[in-house]
Amino acid sequence: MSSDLGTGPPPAVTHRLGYLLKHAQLRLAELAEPLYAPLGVTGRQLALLTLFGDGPARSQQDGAARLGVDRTTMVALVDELEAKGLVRREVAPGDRRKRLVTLTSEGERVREAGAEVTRQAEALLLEPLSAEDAERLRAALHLVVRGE
Amino acid sequence: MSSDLGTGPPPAVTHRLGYLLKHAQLRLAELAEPLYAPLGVTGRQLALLTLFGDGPARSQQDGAARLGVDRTTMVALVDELEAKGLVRREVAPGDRRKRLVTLTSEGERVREAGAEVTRQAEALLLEPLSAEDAERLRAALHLVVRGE
DNA sequence: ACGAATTATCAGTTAAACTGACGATCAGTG
DNA sequence: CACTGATCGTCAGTTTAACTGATAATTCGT
Repeated sequence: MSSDLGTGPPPAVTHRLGYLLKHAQLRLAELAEPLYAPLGVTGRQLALLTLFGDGPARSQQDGAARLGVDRTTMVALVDELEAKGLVRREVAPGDRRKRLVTLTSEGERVREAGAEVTRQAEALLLEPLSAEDAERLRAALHLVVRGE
Repeated sequence: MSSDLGTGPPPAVTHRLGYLLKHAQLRLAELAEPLYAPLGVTGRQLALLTLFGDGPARSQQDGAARLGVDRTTMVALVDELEAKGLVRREVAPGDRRKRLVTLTSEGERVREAGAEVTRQAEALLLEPLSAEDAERLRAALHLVVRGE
């Protein structure tokens, strides 16, 4: 398909990092969402479960900062998960302004199932790469994101 | 050396590929947009200029498919660039349904300036990586996006 | 010549995120 | 203590981006 469209020397849009990152993300979403659907959650909701289910309980704003979303957006996201019975809001002991978000047992179950499914989707995306190239890709992205 | 970032106990959100891709893209946008601003275009508009300025003239729908945007969205995007005097719509010879999008001389000038700026922004993002790791990252993303 | 498919376009809808404001709570000052 | 300023969560309203469905013009197949 379109192996020779007369596209000669210039690298074109498809070599820009912005394009590659966007489309890699798009492709991952296409692979993962169908697998998340049976669990009754979206990829983003699962990301929240992963965030709040990992380590000590976090406040909403702490979670928002780590995920890179607005604090007002976080309210809506937690609302969704709370309506599904996957998380609980609890007043933080020691600071009653904060609401710690903790997983219900059902939320924990979905989080674990989701983690496995995420692993599968990532494996599908990384299929064209060797195991070590895949790991290099992950490590490189990690460094780039942290700006180190 | 990146020490040990592969097999920690809790994978956490920050090790998911979706998170890494999203935030890498976010960081690139933060680096690039300020550099694009003096040119009077956004990153996406510059992507259009790169697309339509490369190779033979393309129709809007062909461009939309390559860029992964909806065809109705493409109408609005081309409208913006046409209003700025950077591109022209021309009825395609041989198929009067199609509108070929071609760059004006001003559009060509912006495209070239933007290409240089894009190179700078990417260099900033990839700064934490060695030259060969950066090239490996780009190659890996390319393979993954094409699903090959 | 006629029906089906394609291209660009537009209007209306939907979804997502942001802005600004508010009440509740905490920390520090005098 | 009282007062001030800052933080956290929340809500209402706005903006922005993209999608859905419909339409006119054009091309293609038969």
